[in-house]
Amino acid sequence: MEIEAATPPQTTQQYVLARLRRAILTGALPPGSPIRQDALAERFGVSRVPLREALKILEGNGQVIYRPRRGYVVAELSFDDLLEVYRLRELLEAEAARQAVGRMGEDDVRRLAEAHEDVVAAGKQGDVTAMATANRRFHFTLIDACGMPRLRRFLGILWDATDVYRTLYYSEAANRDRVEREHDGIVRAVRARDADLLVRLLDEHRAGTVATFRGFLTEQERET
Amino acid sequence: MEIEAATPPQTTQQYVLARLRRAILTGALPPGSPIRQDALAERFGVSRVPLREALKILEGNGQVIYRPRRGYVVAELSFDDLLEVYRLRELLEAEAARQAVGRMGEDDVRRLAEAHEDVVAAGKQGDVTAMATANRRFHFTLIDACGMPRLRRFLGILWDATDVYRTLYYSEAANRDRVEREHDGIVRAVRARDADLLVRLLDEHRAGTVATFRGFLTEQERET
DNA sequence: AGAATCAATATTGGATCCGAAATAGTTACC
DNA sequence: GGTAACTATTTCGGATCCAATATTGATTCT
Repeated sequence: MEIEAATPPQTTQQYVLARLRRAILTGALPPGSPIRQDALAERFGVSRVPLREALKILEGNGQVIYRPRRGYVVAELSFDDLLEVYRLRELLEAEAARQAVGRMGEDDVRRLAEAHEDVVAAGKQGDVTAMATANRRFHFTLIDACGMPRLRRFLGILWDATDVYRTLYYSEAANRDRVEREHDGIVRAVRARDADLLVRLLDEHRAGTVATFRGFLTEQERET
Repeated sequence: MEIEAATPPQTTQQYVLARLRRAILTGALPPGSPIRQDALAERFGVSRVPLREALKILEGNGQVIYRPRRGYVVAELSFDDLLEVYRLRELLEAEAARQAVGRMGEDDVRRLAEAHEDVVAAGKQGDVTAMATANRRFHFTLIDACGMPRLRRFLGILWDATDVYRTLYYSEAANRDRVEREHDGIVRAVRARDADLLVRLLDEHRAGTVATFRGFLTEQERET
């Protein structure tokens, strides 16, 4: 959910949580696959206790489904789920953007611009993972500035739900160019403190990705 | 978060979770108080393992704050937090209502009306706990009908955050009458399938409570 | 041959135990 | 008398162990 690198894991649960997230993100634990606690714990070199606590976090975020006495399963995303995620992002990010525009200081704007440049740099090198990370930092620099912790948490959950597909999105060069252009507009709107324009640009930005994700999803569901 | 009575706890974690929620709700675990795992586990007659897993769920819902090696503390609600919760409810419940109005069948409307009558009945008897329960059933009958599971979960979290104050709100007879009138209007709007009216009534309904909660909160903060 | 029943195995859930860190209490020193 | 360092105690985090349930496979009966 966050960039963990800033805070190296102090406890085993946090370490396990990070590894679980990576495993889900990279597809090592594909959607729908059951989670064998014993095997995973051994693979991570820990006992089952911290693993189970990490799983409870993911359960709370909706990334795994828990059924008593049956264990945990990696959550799957239907097309309806995808639409819901993007509809909720539309509502919540609009609110976040409007609040953030008024509250961002010069340093915040600078951090936003830096994140933007990182996205571009990663895109130029074709490093999709770095691009996804920088992209998230870009958007959450804006979201964090809204000063609404619950809103921030909700958006984190929504982003996590579709993180798997984001790297796929960036693997196409045309998409990368598009992201670059759109982010540029977003930074300008923030600089101009134009909330309405910013919200509109964010909506358009999302609309581009949701269409592509749709392709991935139907493809995936056809396999099942 | 839910009405647990329908599903008696199959596992100890679920049992502990229900008791934890009750303890927070009733004020047995007041906001800001640290959670001594050993003492609580003994009080509940269980070991610390299921307690810790239940706490992880509450952490995910924002009802407790976790700090590594320091343990869990019951979350406190500042006035800013209250405003955030109600602002987000405004956004999300509007969406839920608009979706629900079109999707509710005759049986859904009937269940809504029944919940409304239960609220009234509990109010007449002055049973604030029963009233709070029925009230939640009333509102979530509407919310559930929207068919958006994430939206539903977010709203559950937001409601949980202020549940402590809801019973206080109902302890005044004037508030109980007001709720009765407003719920009546909401049921009518649903029957008439008038989404705009419904959203407006829900907004007004919330506006009444947030003002009263404000009183409780400043009172509480003064004590600290 | 197919279905149902029963046994063997795998897997989860919970309890107890132990080590490590944080907090509280005590003593010595300035 | 106040503060700092050191020790004791509490409390948390994690590992191992055991019991209960679910799943799988074998066997028997129709």
